[in-house]
Amino acid sequence: MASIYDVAKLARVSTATVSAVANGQDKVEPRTRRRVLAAIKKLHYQPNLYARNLARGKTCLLGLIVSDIANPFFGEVTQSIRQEAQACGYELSLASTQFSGEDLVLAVKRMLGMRVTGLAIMTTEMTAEVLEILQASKTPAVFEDVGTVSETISNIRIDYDGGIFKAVRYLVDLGHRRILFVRTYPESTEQERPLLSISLRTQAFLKVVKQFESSRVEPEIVSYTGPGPKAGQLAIQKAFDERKEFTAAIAIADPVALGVLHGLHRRGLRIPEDISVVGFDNSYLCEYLHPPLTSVDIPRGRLGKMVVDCLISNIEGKHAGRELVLETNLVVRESATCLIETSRAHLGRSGKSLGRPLDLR
Amino acid sequence: MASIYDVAKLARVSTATVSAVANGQDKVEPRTRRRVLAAIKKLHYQPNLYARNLARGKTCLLGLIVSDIANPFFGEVTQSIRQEAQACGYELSLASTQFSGEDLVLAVKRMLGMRVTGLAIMTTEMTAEVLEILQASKTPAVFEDVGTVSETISNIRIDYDGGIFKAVRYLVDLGHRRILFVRTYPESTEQERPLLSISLRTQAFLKVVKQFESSRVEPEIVSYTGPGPKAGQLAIQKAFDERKEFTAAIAIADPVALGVLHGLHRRGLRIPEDISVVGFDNSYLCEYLHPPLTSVDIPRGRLGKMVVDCLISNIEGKHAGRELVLETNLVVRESATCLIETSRAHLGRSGKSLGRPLDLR
DNA sequence: CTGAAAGCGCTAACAC
DNA sequence: GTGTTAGCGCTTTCAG
Repeated sequence: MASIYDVAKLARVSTATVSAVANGQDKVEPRTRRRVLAAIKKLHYQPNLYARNLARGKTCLLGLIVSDIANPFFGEVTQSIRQEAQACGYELSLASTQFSGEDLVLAVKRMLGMRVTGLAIMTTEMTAEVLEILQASKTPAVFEDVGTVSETISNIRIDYDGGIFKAVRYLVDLGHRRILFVRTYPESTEQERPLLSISLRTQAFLKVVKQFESSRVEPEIVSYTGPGPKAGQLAIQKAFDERKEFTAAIAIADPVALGVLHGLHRRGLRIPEDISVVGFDNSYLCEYLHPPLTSVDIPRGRLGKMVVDCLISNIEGKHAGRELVLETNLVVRESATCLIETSRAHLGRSGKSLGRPLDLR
Repeated sequence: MASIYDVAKLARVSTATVSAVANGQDKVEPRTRRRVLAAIKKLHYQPNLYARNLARGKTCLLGLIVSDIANPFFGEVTQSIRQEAQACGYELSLASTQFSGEDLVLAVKRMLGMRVTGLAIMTTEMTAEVLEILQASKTPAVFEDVGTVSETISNIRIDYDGGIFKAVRYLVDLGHRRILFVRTYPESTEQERPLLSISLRTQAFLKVVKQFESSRVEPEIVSYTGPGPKAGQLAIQKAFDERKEFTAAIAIADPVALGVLHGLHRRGLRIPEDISVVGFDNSYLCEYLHPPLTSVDIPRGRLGKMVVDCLISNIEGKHAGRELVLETNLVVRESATCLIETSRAHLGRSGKSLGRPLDLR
């Protein structure tokens, strides 16, 4: 591929001039500029980014590391971050770890190798090594949930407590007392320490339930390992096998809710007449499920904006690292309804409920 | 951040030695190596990738450009490609265009600036400029559907014809004659020329229907613009508004099918008793929908492998560009069933069908 | 306005 | 084995 020298020669100017033109500086005489532009076009010149970044000594590059890019939630967040970053004149480089701690370390190193100006880490897994590397590099970074704030490190805490509180209160208000929390772990994680985001959500559930003790709410939890939907389905099966009693279920994430719904359907249970279900993430799917899924929303757009703002204000020295909280909201659809005593179809009686659902729309 | 000089000085060796150690070459004496390693660790040295790539003069980097990374299908394909690439010693750089032709051009230029060794373009949009740039750069590239084979350009053609043939034959065998094809366009695309992948699928449908002329199959098509699920739902509504008659629907993609299902449910129609539905992509969702969605599968794993094989064999000069075909397969679930004459609920009679569905599992 | 030239941090001959 | 050194392609003073 043509280099800046080739262009310079063809246009009969110096490389400095070509550089000026290529970077849109205005100190070049129109005639010269045209010559250079013509040469660039003719040779299909494309500046070598490595040389450019090396010479510039800085990058205008943000990095983003997620656990699973195939998860639509992170896809959406990625879009949002990219957009924000671009608006601020930054590129975004993306990496995905498949929930592997090793891959995380590799990804972080690679990002540092690329001399990212700021790094967002939105993974469920985390290792001490990563923290150390990052701390040492002094690269501004922002975590989701798992961060400890320092001079260069910020943390965006998603308000799981708030979201789950809203979900539980909603179910309690509908009359539910026996609430099942369906939790799943990604495959590769079993032997590692439990993923923080998962324990955070679980803790939030437990904490919230405690607040409703006076209403005599009885929590149950099932866990299962595997990809979301499958694990959700099997978890529900397990819950029945273990004779857990519940009239409502909260899934730790929407893909899990998908499996829960499916498992319930398969069992001949109707939703919400027999069992109410609430998801978590408010993915675009929710609206289109059958029934449409009530879910706790994590506002992706705000998340993206927060991430970029946080990073850039740290980069520009406006702020040290800080802890930000992202609010969550319950989006009510049709998958949860009023508890009718007779609707406990799954507790060993007939597969059909006699209860009439209340329409809450 | 520490440079190779800092490390060299601290370890009392030359930069060449540091470089050798950092690159895992074995021609360094163990004692020296240990000193260097210690220095690297102490300084948290992370080689500057720009300098490295510039010096090396080549990259071991593949590029991938997709239209929408938030689409799970591409998420999965991305994973697959990344994995294949890694196995071959290549990194993968990812870009997303949001269906914008301008962004495509930018992304391609950026990739060339990064001197990718090979580039995969799996977008629905395409422009002449991109083709020209790519052709001129002589960078091995592979397209999905939209490519024209040349020395450095390959094309992977997804066998829509075959997939749609299987879907239509399946429906025809079930007795369906009036088949609705539900097509949607992404928002930003309206005024541009129709996206190739969409017209390919549409053409495939028309072509296939022609083959079933003798069976007196009557095709209908509805189109709608917008994001998949929403557009699918509205398209179905439009179909009814326009008094189109059909007993089965094929959605151009699974997200669209989601909307179709939803629109049908909302109308009080049962699936598959009243209307049979078939999707396209066999996304992970299908299995968990209600009812589980019969869909045409595009094998993502094979696609990823093909992309990387194609690129690398071209890079290594083993092959010129070529045209490969990726087969598709119908995955039968429960959203389509035997046509019973009386099930034409939507044609103005009662909302309930009298037909009993045949269980085809 | 334009050109000459000194790096940016690393690799890879090539000498020792 | 290890060090020396000449680039890699670009940006950016600093002269002119």
